[in-house]
Amino acid sequence: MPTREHILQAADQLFYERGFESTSFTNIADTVGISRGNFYHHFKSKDDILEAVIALRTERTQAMLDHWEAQGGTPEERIRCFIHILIANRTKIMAHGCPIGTLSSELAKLDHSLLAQATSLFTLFRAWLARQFVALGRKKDADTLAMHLLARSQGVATLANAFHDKAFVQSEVDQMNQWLAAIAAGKQ
Amino acid sequence: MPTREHILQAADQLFYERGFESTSFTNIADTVGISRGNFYHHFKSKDDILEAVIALRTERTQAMLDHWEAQGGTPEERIRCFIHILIANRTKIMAHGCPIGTLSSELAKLDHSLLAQATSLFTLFRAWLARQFVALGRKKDADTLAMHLLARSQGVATLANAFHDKAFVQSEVDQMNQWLAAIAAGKQ
DNA sequence: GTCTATACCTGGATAGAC
DNA sequence: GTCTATCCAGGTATAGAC
Repeated sequence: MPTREHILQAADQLFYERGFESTSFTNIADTVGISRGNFYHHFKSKDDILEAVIALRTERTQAMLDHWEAQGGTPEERIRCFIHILIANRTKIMAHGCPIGTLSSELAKLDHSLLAQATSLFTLFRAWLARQFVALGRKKDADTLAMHLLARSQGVATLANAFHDKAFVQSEVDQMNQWLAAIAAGKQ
Repeated sequence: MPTREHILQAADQLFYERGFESTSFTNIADTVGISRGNFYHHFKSKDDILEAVIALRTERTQAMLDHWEAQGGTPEERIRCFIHILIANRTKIMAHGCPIGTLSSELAKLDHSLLAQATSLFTLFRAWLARQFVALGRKKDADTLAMHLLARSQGVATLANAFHDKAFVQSEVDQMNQWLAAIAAGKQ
């Protein structure tokens, strides 16, 4: 793997696991197996790495959403894909929270200039979910429903991280799926 | 105000607004109006300050819960007090998130020894809410309902912080109150 | 109890040899 | 493209005068 990609991948993981601020160049250098001085051939600054990491996550997220869309299936099934992330990633979520939520929170506290770009990762999901709810016939409140579902998954991620409770995650996912089914059936 | 209390109050606020790690002794010293060297007469270390801040928050939270309990009223009204925090503190929440949720997330990433004590702040709410749901006749799933409500409020706090959307907070609070009313009426 | 001065370390970042 | 050596700012923490 090219060094630049290798740095990016290590930074992506470390920023998630330890947070942006508390991840040092030394940490990344040790992971990648290069010297600290070599960074600046590939990136201007630590913020420059963060920007590239956010871009990488944006790309991957968009690809995932496109994939869910391309698979065919009903809007309900697509939204279920979103809900299912909590199950698929639950081990990581219990250990480190949601990568988007925790990064946004951290950058908000740091008053960091890249906060808006981190938040736009949320917007990707928000807009995609809203489109699915429109397809379910909820044109008027599609965005409200999208935000509602986003909020519930964020809350589950935060408490899963705090309490490390697998059963709680499963229970909440079940409830979200029930809620979604009621929406799809026009009963809510 | 005694200097120790003054330091504590400033640290409490700064840890909330800027995060624990990125708050420096210089920040606190400037706020309080003392020199950096003077800290160590009152606290052993920065972690020692954090421990005292968590203890302070625990005390205040417990007092608030006791107050809600002492006011009389139905369990439903008490739980409504909890939900109402999102409205009462919405300006701060939109700016800095939930003080408990963001601290827990940060300490989890730092792998900090005081994480468990921060998480116990959640437990205070969790146990109190569960007791109210028991009083509502939901003995069997009281804790599940408590965690559900806690998760929803955490999710709202995270997204309110990301999107700075007052109307979203209000909409979610309304939905939580409706959900609660259905529970109280035995319809859920 | 509060101050100044300072030690010591680690952070990000730079210069220049190879 | 990668390294070593180094700089400088800022962090926590300590010593000791007042």
